[in-house]
Amino acid sequence: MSPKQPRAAKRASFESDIIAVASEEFGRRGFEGFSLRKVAQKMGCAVGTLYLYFDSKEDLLHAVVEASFRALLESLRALPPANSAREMFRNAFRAYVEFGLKHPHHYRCAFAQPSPTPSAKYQPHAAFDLMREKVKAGVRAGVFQSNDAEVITQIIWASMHGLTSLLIARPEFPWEPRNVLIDSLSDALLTGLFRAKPQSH
Amino acid sequence: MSPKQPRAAKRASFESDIIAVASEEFGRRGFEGFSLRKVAQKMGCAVGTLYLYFDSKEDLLHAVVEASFRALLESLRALPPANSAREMFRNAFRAYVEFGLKHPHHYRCAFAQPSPTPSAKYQPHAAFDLMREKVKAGVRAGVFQSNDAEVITQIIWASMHGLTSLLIARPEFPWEPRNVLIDSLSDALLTGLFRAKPQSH
Amino acid sequence: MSPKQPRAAKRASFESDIIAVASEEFGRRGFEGFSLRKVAQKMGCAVGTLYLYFDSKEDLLHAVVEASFRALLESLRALPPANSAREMFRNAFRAYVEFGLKHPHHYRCAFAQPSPTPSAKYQPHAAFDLMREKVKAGVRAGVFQSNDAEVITQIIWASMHGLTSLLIARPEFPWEPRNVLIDSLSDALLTGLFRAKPQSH
Amino acid sequence: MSPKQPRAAKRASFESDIIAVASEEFGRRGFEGFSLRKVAQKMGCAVGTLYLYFDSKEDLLHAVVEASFRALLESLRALPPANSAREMFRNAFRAYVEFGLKHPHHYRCAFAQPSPTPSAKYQPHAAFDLMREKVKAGVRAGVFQSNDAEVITQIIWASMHGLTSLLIARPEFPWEPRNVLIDSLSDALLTGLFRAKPQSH
DNA sequence: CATGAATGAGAATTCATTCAT
DNA sequence: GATGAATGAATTCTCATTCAT
Repeated sequence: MSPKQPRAAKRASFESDIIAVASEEFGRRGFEGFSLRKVAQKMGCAVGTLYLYFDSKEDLLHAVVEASFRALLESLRALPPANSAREMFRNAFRAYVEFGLKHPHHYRCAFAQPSPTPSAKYQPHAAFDLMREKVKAGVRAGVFQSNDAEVITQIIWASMHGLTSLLIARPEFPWEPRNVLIDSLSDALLTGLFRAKPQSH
Repeated sequence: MSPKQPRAAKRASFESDIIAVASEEFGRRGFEGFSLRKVAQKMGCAVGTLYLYFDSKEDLLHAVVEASFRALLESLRALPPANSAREMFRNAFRAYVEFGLKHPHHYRCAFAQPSPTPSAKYQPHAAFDLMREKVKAGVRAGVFQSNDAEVITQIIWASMHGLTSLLIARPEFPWEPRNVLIDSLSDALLTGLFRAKPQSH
Repeated sequence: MSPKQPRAAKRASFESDIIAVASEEFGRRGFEGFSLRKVAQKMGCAVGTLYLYFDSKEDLLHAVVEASFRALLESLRALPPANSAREMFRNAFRAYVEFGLKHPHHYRCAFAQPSPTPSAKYQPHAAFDLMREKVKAGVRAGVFQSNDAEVITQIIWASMHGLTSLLIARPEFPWEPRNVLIDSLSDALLTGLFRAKPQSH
Repeated sequence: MSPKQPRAAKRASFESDIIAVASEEFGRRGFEGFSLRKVAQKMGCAVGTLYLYFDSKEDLLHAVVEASFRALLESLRALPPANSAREMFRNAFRAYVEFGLKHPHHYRCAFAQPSPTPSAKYQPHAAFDLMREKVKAGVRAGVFQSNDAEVITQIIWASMHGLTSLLIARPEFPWEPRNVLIDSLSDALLTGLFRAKPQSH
């Protein structure tokens, strides 16, 4: 008589199902085409049921964005150790872009601006923090020309995001090969940020 | 007795009024809050009247965004002459980002995912082309380490776009001062791309 | 405390209420005057509510016309038994025409030119099939000069339809009394179709 | 300086152009899809211009119907002389149906009911009168069993109309060959209406 | 005579949200 | 916990008609 899944787990599972479906819908159709009705339909449940899990449409979109960011964070955490700081950043850069290209819906969701009234909820906390820690370590190790870890982190992030989102948003554009773009951009940026190698002389 | 404004001029003036009002509406409310009703109301005319000037909502939006990007192109063209290639690129970089921050919704719209009706795809082609010409000139002048103008253009574009769209998408994030970010990113990137200054000594 | 009407019954009842109201509206105003708004208003419900029962205006109209033709079929089926084949056909003929005159808009709609969306094509198939069965029985009984049941059915149908639709389309024309027309036409046609009575003498 | 066409002729020509276009539109799109805007567009003139020729949409539709009927009348007038009354009616019957099939748009227009408020304007005066004259001649010649020319005319008309409009309205129906239907129906009907041939004995 | 601008009403449809059951 | 019925507002868009030019 006792349920296989305890009640809380069942609830959580259903909730994450909703988020997954909504994520797909939102990433695919964009802001305009997203509607609770369609989510409910894909979930095979009544529209009202969604309100048992989320207070409003906006609330659900919050959750979608957060979930997408968590996924991004995990993919950054999984990076293998590297031999040098430079290599490590190059790997992270590549991992970031490739995550976005592999999960364009999630990526789009993560950086969509769900509410016209900007709320402070969606800070890319953990993922950004992870990058900052890496940068700070680099600063401590003296590999960067600048000491301002925050600035360095933000501009690296901006570059990664720029390439990723452009490739996603304009799939039909005659891009140069992705690998070339990723490497060229990360190389140029890191070269510009890193202290020049001591010229052997 | 003859009309002050000839008919065509009056029409053109009204049309650009609509675009201006729509632009403001779209800039204020963004994609989802934008409706022909509100535009008509602000114009003080009937909704149907808008259809005398634009075939559809999408059509009007297209005109709005196009007008914005004409403005970007002009602001890129109007850049004051620079003393060096490096300075020129830095100025362009800054102008680009600042344009995006001044018209966040338009910028976002231009890079939004293509709508189901593919007609409404806004391509900042002209601006990209302008950048490429500048890069090509730089390549000819031998300022870049690489000769591949296309790759260089694309990664510069990606960086500009990345910083712009991040700042737009996450206005509440504790960003470092914009000027710092713009300068740091463009400097680092250009340093990485440019041929190292011949150490004369 | 339990509801008088179970949910399904209530739903079905409401649905058939809608059809009834829509039917009246359509019957009164015809094709062009028919609008969901008016139906909702007469129903005392919101327009959107209609969409809980029918997918679209067309869908509702389809149901309306279908219901009418079910009624035609039933009235053809409910014809009292006749003493002779000839009388039976005359009764059917009359029932058909009178049905059309009682529901002129529905009848017209059923034979209106197919709408751009081909889904909404109303075919009085069943009634036609019923007629064909009767003709076939007549052929087997040897009452017709010809053996071609299909041809006979089609020309009987054409005659019934012709009188019906003309009377509907030109209500202001100085027609002879309906009964006279119905009887005269069916008599002449059946006389022409039936095998001449063996002159016994 | 003097116009090739006198003013009145030019006006009449333009008017009949409008009617032709409207006829085509109305016959093709049916009642729902017909709009003055589309007519004006096909005419290459402004919508307002139509109002210089017709007081209203309804007015134009009146003219369309009348014109269609005139065309029908002319085709009936052009019938070659026949050897017998029976043959003459058979020819007329066939001519009528074939006119409808050759000009389905016109035919549909002629029998469409343009206004929900039935007006007495659309009586198929001339064409119907022509048929009645033929019937009257037949009555005088004693070929019909009945003397009531009006009734005879009306039921012949109904039959012709029925076959014609059914074939037009249901082109996809598996009809027997048209010729067979036309001949069978007219034969049966005329047989029923005509006085039996004096049996030679 | 003809235009094109303008209107206001009305159309179908979708949506987020609420609530009794 | 879940449903499905219901709402009311909002959306885009079309149309017949009028009128100054």
